[in-house]
Amino acid sequence: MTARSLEPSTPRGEATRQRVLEAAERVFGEKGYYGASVTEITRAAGVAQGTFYLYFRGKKEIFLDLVDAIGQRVLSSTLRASRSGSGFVQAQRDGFGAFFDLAGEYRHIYRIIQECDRVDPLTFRRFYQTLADGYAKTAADAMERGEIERSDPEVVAFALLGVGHFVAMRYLLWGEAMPDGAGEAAIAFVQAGLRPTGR
Amino acid sequence: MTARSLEPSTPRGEATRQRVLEAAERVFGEKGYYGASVTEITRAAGVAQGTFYLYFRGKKEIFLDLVDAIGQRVLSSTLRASRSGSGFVQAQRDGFGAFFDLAGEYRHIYRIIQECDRVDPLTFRRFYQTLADGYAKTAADAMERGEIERSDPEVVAFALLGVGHFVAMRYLLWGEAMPDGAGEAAIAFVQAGLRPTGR
Amino acid sequence: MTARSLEPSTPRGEATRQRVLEAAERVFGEKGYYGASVTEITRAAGVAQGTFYLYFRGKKEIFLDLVDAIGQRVLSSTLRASRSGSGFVQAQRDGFGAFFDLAGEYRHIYRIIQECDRVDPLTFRRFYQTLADGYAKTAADAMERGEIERSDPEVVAFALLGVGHFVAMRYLLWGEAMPDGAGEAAIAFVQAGLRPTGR
Amino acid sequence: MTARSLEPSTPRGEATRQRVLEAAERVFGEKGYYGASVTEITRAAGVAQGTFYLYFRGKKEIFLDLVDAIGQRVLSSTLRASRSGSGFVQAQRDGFGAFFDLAGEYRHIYRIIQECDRVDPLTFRRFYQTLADGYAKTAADAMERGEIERSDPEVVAFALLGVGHFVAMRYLLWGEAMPDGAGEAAIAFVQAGLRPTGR
DNA sequence: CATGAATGAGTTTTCATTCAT
DNA sequence: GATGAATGAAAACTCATTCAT
Repeated sequence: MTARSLEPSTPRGEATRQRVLEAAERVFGEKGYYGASVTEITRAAGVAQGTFYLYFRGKKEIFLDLVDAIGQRVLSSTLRASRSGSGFVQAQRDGFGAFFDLAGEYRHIYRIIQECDRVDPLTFRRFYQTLADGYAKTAADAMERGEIERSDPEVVAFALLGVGHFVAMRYLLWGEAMPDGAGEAAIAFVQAGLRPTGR
Repeated sequence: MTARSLEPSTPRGEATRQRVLEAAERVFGEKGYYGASVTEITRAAGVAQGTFYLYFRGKKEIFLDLVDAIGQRVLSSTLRASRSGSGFVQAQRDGFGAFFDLAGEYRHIYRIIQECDRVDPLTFRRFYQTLADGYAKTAADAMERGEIERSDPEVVAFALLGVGHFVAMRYLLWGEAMPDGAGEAAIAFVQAGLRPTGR
Repeated sequence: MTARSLEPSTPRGEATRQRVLEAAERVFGEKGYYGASVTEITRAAGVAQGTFYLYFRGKKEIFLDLVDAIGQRVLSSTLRASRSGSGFVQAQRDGFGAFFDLAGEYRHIYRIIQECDRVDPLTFRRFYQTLADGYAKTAADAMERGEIERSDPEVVAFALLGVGHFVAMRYLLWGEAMPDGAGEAAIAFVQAGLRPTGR
Repeated sequence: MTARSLEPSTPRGEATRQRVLEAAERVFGEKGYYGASVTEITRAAGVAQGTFYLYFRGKKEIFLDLVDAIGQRVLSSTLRASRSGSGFVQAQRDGFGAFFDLAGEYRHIYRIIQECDRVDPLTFRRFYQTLADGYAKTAADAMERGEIERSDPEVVAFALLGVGHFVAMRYLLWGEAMPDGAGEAAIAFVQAGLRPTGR
């Protein structure tokens, strides 16, 4: 939200800043926050040590900038997918698909997010709460329409996040890819969990 | 599995080792793996720096020892609760309850586990895979008996872990306690997800 | 003495140089030589980093320029005051008054001068020696005229500087202002020290 | 006053701490606070980088420890000398002599003290105020006894410090030694300043 | 004349680990 | 078994100065 990092005032500076940020994503993803050093990031970016501090106030700041950026990416990616219309259940299915795609492609973001809990708990919390708020809102609407079982929307939101997170962790992070049927099974699980009891 | 740490040979040594291990759990829980220093652990344990290396080969080792110990605790705690008999669904309900109790009591173990992914991914993975294997086994049996919907037992296991993890994180780690109904909503969600379609 | 800094060649340049110099006085006075950075000075002056090196060969140079400028100010200020005529003793009294006024108004110059001893001992020495030489000269004349006790004029000069410096430090730097009677007491002290024994 | 630095618990540690402290006095005296680096101090002490931080919390702390130690030395040295009895004036003469001796022997302490004003103004102030308080007390007594002119004792104390400081600076720091008669002239100056008007 | 991006050497400090006692 | 002094590599960060535009 708040502009955290230092702003360059020329295109050249902007480009350099971007190079550093991208290098940071690679290095943090590979070595983790504590395993990575600023020296390593600047080396990966091809700039001098001091250049880093022209654009970021420190190691922590660039990391949190990165987490925020990833948050944007995940949010827009799942939102776009689930905006396909045609009901919460279908939206959910599409959202999960988009999430699995994203997680498969950028495996490192997984660990970056987890580590954030230690680096700055508030940023970590904001990351998930923002996602959950979006889910909870649409879930509440769907409940209103009788489309899904009525219960606490926020619990539902976190439950959905949990399923997505853990299934992706198991198959995309530990495995090579999502095996046939696994994605479907996960989606079936949550859809059953959502489906109105029909009482 | 493998005896990782150095074995003391006298009762006095055994007691010292235990003191250090307990201090480590406190310090790691509070400051995290990277935030904690061996010096801090020894100070908290009331022993000298060098004493640490009499019982542990290093900082990493004591941390992983701790993770294993926590794994044992969680496993036996949920297993005991869910062995109440009377079907998978009821066992599931009891297991969730036990897990929420444990998580509420030892909030710090949450973060210890998360951080383990960076410290030693294999130990982290083993932690969850062991839990999941237990769940998957009982789930498979329940499917066999037609008690729950037939699908990939391992996916179901990870989905269950995910729901438990995320709901506990939201309400026990970020909040003060599990609000009324939240635990029930989570259990209802997974039970619906498990329940046979009744086709 | 020697033109130390780079000379601008246009009025615009002259104005910029002055802006930087004034900013330097403020920043050095507040943070000290080592606490201040060139970046800070340029920011305070509202110019770019590089502009600094258009007018000054480096950080050290601008600082020494400043010390010289201050030396001029103190010298002319006390000289003007003590040129009131009517004898060394009265001149002394007026000089002290002028010095206390100056020190009270520009407290920061005190510390700038002190720090100069580390930055460039020769400039520091020149600062005080120049002042002392002026005092010693007039003191010698007064001795010649029998107006004050005959002794080593340079010792007298440094003794006078010492009294002025330390009394001003105590009351103007550490206190809010010169308390009633303190200035008078200091002047009385030195005047007694100067007065001929009347043997 | 407050125990500032970390206390070793064995004689060996105590010895090392002392070695570092002595090295620091040499290095600070030569290069100044800002010119000296911790690395340089440890090298001069013949210990490893990390050893420094076993006994001192940082560069600033060891410096202030040093200033306090010097304060003790100056105080006890001048006090001892001036306790010779036989009146304030004679005590003053002896105190000056002791001070000149000390300043001549340890020229570097001069600059260490001056620099302290930037490093920690409060410690600097305490340094001189403590000295001045001692002087002011004995001066007040002497006034009581009619031995010296009645005036503000604190002003007298700072005036005396100023004379001592500046004369020592001129001849001991800038020159080779106190030239014949200079010390006497200074003492004569202050003694005249103190002597009762005999009205 | 003026800019501001870029540099890289140098600084303080931390900390896991070793070892003599 | 226990101690705690000692190590030294590595980290984050600063800053005077240069240079292309």
